[in-house]
Amino acid sequence: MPPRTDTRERILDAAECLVLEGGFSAMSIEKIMEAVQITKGGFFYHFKSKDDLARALVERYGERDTSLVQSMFERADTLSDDPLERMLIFLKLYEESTDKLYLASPGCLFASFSYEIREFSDDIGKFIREGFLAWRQLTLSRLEEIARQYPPTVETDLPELADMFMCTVEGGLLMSRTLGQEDILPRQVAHYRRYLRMIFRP
Amino acid sequence: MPPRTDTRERILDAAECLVLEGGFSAMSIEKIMEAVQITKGGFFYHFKSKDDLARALVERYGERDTSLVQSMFERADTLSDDPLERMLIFLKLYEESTDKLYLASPGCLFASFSYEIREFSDDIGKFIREGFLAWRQLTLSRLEEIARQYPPTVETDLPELADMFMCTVEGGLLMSRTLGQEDILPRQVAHYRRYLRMIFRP
DNA sequence: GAAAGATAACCGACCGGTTGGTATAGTAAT
DNA sequence: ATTACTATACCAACCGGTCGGTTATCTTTC
Repeated sequence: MPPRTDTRERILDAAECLVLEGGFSAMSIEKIMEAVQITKGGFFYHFKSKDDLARALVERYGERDTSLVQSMFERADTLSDDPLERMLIFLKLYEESTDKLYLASPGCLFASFSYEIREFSDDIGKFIREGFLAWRQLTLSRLEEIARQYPPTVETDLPELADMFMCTVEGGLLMSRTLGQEDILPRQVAHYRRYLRMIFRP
Repeated sequence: MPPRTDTRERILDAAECLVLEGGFSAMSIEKIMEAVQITKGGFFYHFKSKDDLARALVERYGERDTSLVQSMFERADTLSDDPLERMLIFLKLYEESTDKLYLASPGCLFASFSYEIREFSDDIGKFIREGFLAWRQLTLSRLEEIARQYPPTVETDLPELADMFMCTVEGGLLMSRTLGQEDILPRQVAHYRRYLRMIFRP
């Protein structure tokens, strides 16, 4: 059998899936070996430890997630010039994408890791925190742009509103996962969208 | 030394704390033994397996949580006759209580278990799901009462609005935990409160 | 009221299995 | 020669769980 070149990625795929299913601690290296059909030597050729795998996992997830959100923001930007309209379009795109997103990975790796945070070295926790903060900042700068053009009538804390998007997505994902109702997340995003519209365009 | 009668509770306390810190899988019985200052025999006298402990843990958490929410609803009911006002008062009470709640246990045990759901026997997963559904129903019946008196101008799906409270709390808890900013959860509850007011009393 | 028995609460050595991780020799393609 | 593994053997640490005792306290019997 010729050696493949995508083994590292396949390990990460299987690991991500296993983490989302039962958590990081429950994911043994043997389960990965079985899923990817490699031996122990093969695994440790690519990752020097389980902690190393965890780091690679969050890094890949972080990159993919931000690039997805980024590209959706850019797509929304091509569809309107108005900052509020752009945000509303983005949220609509996000809402629609959650269907496929959910099937691909029904859960957030960052959230999953957050609940086992004591298991990892500090730098992984730091990476996750920074990932969330970057997400928050991305939303916040959009909201600030909106607020300049549409000053809200009621006093509104914009960072809180940025947090609200993260909370909506994370909360929605958890409830979708736990209750097995995949439409919860998109419906909650729709409510966030409506809330924004009510605030900025009463 | 006389045998104590509260060991079972002390085990549950320590276990709950450990689960919220690093997840259930990462919580070994030896860690509990150390925290409670008992031996292995002592632990297995009270719980016949780790799975048995998990069951006891979610049951106790479920009871405490629903009784807390229930009592807060009842307290709100004594402060107003208007169904909308009652809900808004309840949310204010909930918002204020999260300070102490957070210090006592910075996280939701149900959420933590949800991310490791494959680790447990099915009945535990079922119990968690039913717990969430009961919570949803509790909120929903209140919202229905409000909607009868204050028909919303924009068409609003009430079950979704009930889900939104759960999502807000769970999302807020996760973000509070992960970012180490305990005010995120109460601020998000306040936004949910404002959204409800905007919907039912424009 | 003292001895005997029952019981609840707990101790700690031990067991088999699993875990993350290492070592080493070999292979097949580039 | 380097890369990308396979195959097998192995290790120490840790894991959940068992089991035969032990201790303190309450209860019953004489």
